[in-house]
Amino acid sequence: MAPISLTFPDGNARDYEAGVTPAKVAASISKSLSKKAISASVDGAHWDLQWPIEHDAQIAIHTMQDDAQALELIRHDFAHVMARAVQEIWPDTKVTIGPVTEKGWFYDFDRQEPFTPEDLGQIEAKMKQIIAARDPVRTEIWDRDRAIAHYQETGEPFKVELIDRIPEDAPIRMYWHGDWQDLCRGPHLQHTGQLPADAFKLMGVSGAYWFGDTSRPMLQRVQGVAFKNREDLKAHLNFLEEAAKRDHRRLGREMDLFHMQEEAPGQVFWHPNGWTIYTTLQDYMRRQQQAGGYVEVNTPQVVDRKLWEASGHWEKYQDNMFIVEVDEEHAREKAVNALKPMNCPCHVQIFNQGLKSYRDLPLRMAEFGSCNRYEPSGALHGIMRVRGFTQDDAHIFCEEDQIAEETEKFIGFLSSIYRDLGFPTFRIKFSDRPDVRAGSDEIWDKAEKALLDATRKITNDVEMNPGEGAFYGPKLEFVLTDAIGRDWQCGTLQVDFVLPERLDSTYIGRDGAKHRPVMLHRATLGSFERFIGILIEEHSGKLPFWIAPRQVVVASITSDADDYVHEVVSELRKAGIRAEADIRNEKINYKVREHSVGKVPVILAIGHREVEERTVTVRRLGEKQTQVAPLAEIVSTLAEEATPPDHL
RNA sequence: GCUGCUGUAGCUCAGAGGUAGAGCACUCCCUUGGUAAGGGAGAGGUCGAGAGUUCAAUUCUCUCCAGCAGCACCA
Repeated sequence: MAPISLTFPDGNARDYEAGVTPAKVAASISKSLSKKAISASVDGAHWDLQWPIEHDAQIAIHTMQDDAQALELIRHDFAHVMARAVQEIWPDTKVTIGPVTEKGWFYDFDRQEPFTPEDLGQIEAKMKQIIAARDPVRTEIWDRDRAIAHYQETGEPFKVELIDRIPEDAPIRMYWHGDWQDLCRGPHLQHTGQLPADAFKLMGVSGAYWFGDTSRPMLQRVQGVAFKNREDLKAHLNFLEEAAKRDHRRLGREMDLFHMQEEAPGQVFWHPNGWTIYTTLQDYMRRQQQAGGYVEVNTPQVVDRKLWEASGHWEKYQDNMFIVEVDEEHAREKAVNALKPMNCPCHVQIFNQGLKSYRDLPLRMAEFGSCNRYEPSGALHGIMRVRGFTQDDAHIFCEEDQIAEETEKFIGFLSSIYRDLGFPTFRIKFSDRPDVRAGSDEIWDKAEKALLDATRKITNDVEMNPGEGAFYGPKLEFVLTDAIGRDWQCGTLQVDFVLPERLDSTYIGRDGAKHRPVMLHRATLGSFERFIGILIEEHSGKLPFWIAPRQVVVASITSDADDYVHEVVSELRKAGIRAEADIRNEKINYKVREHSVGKVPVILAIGHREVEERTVTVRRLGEKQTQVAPLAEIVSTLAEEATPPDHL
């Protein structure tokens, strides 16, 4: 066989016979590398140590030192080892797929009886046995028909389906460790003993559909996390514990912000503290929108189904709307209304009142629009995904050639607001036409191009999200993450050529003829509910001073100070600061602890000294050190800190 | 909506086929205390709802409701 030349990362090249495997290459370098090797990169592709190399190439041998490859392999091999463990314990279990996830892996199984939480321990124990056995991993490329026949024989229908999904020109790779076999694209470790037996944990069982197909029976998903070593695993479990403390549902209770109850699932009972956050944000948004050239409107909650039929929402979203039926004694038929699930059709009604001229465009119509959607029960999540919510919604009616400018303007508008609220960076996703949609392909071509081009003028950092657009148009999503890293769409911008058509909106153009406006649907925060949830988690409840519901608690150390405490509170309130007195018969330690847990940013303690000197002792949240300040000084300092960012 | 798990005092949780317990919170009393829980006493529960099995159900079974995790959905 002709020799091939392999070039190493240090630039040196060596000749090998064609068909040499990275395992042999590693062995030719040193015995220890041969043992430590986990995989290779061949011309940039992640390569199994057993796969032959047929051409000249750049090669790198990976060990556990290479984080990216090591974690990928560890997690992938854990998926296989777990599947084997499950099939060894319950041989009637069918295997499906088991991919790597961000911190670990999952494997979906088909089995009659459900896995119980207790089963997880049994599976973990079996996995440790498999690792201890150090079974060598072996791989072969099989002929497609042989693989299908094999899986039909062994009774693994999902694997047969999987093979059908593999492209014609791709190899069908089979992998083994011990007697256990799986179809897999690889690469894998040398042997199961390379897995860190003390650095993984099974995290739970849940349901999952085969390739997301709800028409098929649900599979059982077992998920795990895995790392290179025990310390990393412990660090991750610790992170999860810390994240749980930042959960907005927990902080909402601890900070007395809101509650939810059975009688109104998915709806928020805002307590005084939470409502203060809400109105503070709303006031801020109102100022921003006025400055940004928006007009504010308000529209009805209960609207006849005729309007929803006209807009197209009835057909598509009827099942997700709260329907309100009213029996009118003398009416021919029952009036059927729906609580508005969004504001756009109502805004169009305002636009449609009176003739509009091109001079009125762009018309930016904003509403703090309260909407109700009958979200599926499984979708509800604290105040992040609810059935009753208020959007900072607006619709920009404009001409086609204004789309780009309005898009740029909005992204700038949103960026500045996110910065003010403590989110200097965020992700942008672009979603294009879904399978089920309104409007012609030509219109979609136009809308997608206009939106994407305008966005790209501002940033190239746009993730593509194919097929995920709204039914009437493409959309941008502005995404923030919660405490444990789950993504939430907050802001959005959607181009819509369809609704103005359906609801017959027109304006008189320069040419004196009627034209269709384009509608841009946009929300900055998204919904107040979701945004506040994210805000709480992002700050672990320690909200920026201007948003904090209780900014200052003035706490007495002795009851002799009560009068002065009230005076201090009153001075602070005059300066526009949200201050409360705490003159309860409790020790200062007790008060400090309670208000610290309640995330009050500033505690002013007052005892005999302060009364005599007309000072206060300032204790800021998270700081052990206190400082003494004259009353007048602290009032002006705090008043300045309480100023919203747009008033600076 | 689907799969699994959970539902006991305001909160966090323990408990058992014979109608319930702890800590914190709450109320009152003592204490006036200098920066993350001072001491004592008291009050507080149709054990998520309904049905069934049983002499007896909060405990076992079923149905429903709600919550949690994931999947699906997200105008």
